[in-house]
Amino acid sequence: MAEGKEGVIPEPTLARLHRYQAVLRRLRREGALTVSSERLGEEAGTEAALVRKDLSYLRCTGQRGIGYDLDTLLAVLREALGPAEPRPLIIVGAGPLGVALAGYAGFELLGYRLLGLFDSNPARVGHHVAGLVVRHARELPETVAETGAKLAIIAVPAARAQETADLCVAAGLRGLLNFAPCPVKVPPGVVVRQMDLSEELEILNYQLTCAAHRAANPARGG
Amino acid sequence: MAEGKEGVIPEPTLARLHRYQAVLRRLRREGALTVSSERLGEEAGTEAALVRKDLSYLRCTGQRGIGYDLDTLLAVLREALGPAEPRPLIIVGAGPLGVALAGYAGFELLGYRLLGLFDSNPARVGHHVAGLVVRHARELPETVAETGAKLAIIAVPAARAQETADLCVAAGLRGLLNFAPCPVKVPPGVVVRQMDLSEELEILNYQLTCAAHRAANPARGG
DNA sequence: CTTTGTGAAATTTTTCACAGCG
DNA sequence: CGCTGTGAAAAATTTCACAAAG
Repeated sequence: MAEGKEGVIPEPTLARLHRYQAVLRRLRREGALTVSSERLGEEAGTEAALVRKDLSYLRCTGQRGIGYDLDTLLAVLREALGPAEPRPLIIVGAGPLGVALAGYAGFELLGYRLLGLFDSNPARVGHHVAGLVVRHARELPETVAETGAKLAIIAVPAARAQETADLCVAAGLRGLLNFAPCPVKVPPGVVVRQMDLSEELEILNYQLTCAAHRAANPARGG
Repeated sequence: MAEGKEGVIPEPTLARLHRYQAVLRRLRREGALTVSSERLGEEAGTEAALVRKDLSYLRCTGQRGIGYDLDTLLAVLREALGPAEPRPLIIVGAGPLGVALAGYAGFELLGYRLLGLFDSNPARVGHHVAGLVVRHARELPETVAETGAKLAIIAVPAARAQETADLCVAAGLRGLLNFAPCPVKVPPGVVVRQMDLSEELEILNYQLTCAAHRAANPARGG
């Protein structure tokens, strides 16, 4: 019944597309040339019909009776999920978490280029991390302007999260991945995604509690 | 129309409840004694009606004309989102990310107690991290049995993710927070949540692209 | 015979709107 | 009045089911 926007991909679909991408890469390494929606669904933990529905948003080019050409599908996904050229990425916060993330082995493979590691603590400025030198946070606007970076990872303590977000926005960054355990507010046009350990742990815990509960009690009406 | 299970909280609601909790803590520090659903919604980035709907799952006790008592609400949330006693938590992988996560300042506050840091690399075993000694992964089952731990964070490279997950499951762990950049498969009854940097970055990027696209093109019918 | 692609149904989640309490 | 609490409507998402294609 959604007759409005035809070029829009629902967010849950989007999240799955990334999982498909990961699965497809692995399958390709394993020598596969094609995949069926059923196989892809099984590997990605979802159902065949949903896979097809998801892929239908991409005007994808499967072959009936055979499945999807793996490389074609990967190409389509790559195009849909973002341009192929490395996207500049910045990390703000050179504490343990920031440093660990800077060493994350996946960025290059995923099409990101980690451009800088910033911190407002002078004691940390100048340290060498993952082939980069930690720079002072005040240099952030300059770097953003020079490189056209749009994405940053916030890896600072909760107490500094909001000011860091403000700094990023002022510097011209437009997408923030916030690892601080508290939400931050940003003006319209800026997007934040919360990587909240606590939230994930709680959901995990809840799901476990639910499962255990369901195993113990047969039902529970209000 | 969902007349089936009455004691079940939808997952999106659950995720928001955690945000509410964070907001409420901040508001309390700021001296507030009560909140209205509208205020809470504004702070948490959602709408008043949805806040009330969410809270209605908890049989919460707001006062009409006034709002919700902040401390009462926090108590209700704490009870709903998990028992008050510290839940044991284990980290598998003592590389940079595992170490950083071990130093994460929020676990205690959130009701978790980090019990152990494990690694299968002998070179890392014995190192002191965040007040803990890194132990060999083979000791994992023992620790799980002794402490009744159910939750673990997987912080290993992608290539080791699946075997690590298998190890955790075999050891008796039931909820896994996977930081490795690839999904893992687990048997039924075990819950995994993917903390996928790449996925989040891609979604962020997509949202930005969308926003930019929408600003440029007015519409795009099929 | 297998598998895609897709309307339509079913389900889930959000928004609306308002009765009812303080 | 202001604000909660909650059915009912609306919207979004997933599942179903099947025609069409190789």
